[in-house]
Amino acid sequence: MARKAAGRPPEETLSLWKREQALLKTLVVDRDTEAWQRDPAFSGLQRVGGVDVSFVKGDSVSACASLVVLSYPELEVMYEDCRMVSLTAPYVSGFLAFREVPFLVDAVQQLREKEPRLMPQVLFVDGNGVLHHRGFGVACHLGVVTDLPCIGVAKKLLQVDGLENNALHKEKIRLLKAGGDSFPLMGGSGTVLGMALKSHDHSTKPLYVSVGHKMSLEAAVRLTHGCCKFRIPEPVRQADIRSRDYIRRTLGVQGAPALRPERSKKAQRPKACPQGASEEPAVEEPRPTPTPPGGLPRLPRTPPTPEHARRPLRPRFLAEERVVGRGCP
DNA sequence: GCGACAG
DNA sequence: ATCTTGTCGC
Repeated sequence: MARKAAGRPPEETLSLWKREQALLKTLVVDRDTEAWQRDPAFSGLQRVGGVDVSFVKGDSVSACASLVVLSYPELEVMYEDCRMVSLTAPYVSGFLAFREVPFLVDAVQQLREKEPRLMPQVLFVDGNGVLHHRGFGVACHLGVVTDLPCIGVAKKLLQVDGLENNALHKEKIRLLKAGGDSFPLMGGSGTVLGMALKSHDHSTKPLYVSVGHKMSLEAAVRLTHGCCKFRIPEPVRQADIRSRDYIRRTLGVQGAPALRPERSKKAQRPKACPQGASEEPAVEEPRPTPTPPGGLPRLPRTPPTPEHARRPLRPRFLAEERVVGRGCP
């Protein structure tokens, strides 16, 4: 059953959390520590990981924590771990790690024990690294605790240390031309806290990349771009997709009508471009798996990380993360 | 009261 | 974070 959201923690708790962040922050390494990070083609990099936590709709406690490992540079999923968890801490901006990190560490630890050869060489984290109120976001936290290189990838600018999503910022975004273009995010102290990155040619909204651990910002940005089929880097995107699918197959579609009326599917032809030369993401599209006629299979409640989470689902919108800008001149 | 607010 | 999926513009 859906549990209620925990309120904001007392100031005393937040003080303890701040102290822990300050302590762990001294352990962050914000430069390249691995040979592949300095290689122009990332030679030697074979496995990239992504983590995510997805939530059950009307429930601020139940969630699915996922860890995926993809091959590099192919970006094919080699490993997937999804499990239902009960979150204890509420979401408080600046303290995301205290809500999510314990379960992600568990997942890494599981991998370490069961399939150590699949351990990713770098982890993409949904959220910020040093671009943070106190310079220690969730990507730093997970990095220090697991000792893995980590990259923080946020979808929105955390307006901190003088950074603002204002007209100037938006203009800089507008000036980004091609995928891979970026500009620095300079904090009030004169430090570069991260980079706004146009993750592919047709992306309107940038990614906000910052150092998590054991990696330079330059390498982090370059690798992030190298892992983007769509706006969101594939490791995080796959972790997100798979954890959400896991929830849907475990709990069913929340709030959907018992019987969804059949909608007409004819005349749903994707609009072809008059000139035929339609634009595709820099990398070829992943193929959607066909929908099984029966709909979504159900799983028993909270099975411990089984292989079940690989069944085909209803096709997703391939355009979901793509900017629907000018496809046809 | 007002604005901010990663996920 | 979560809901939902047609539709508008190039």
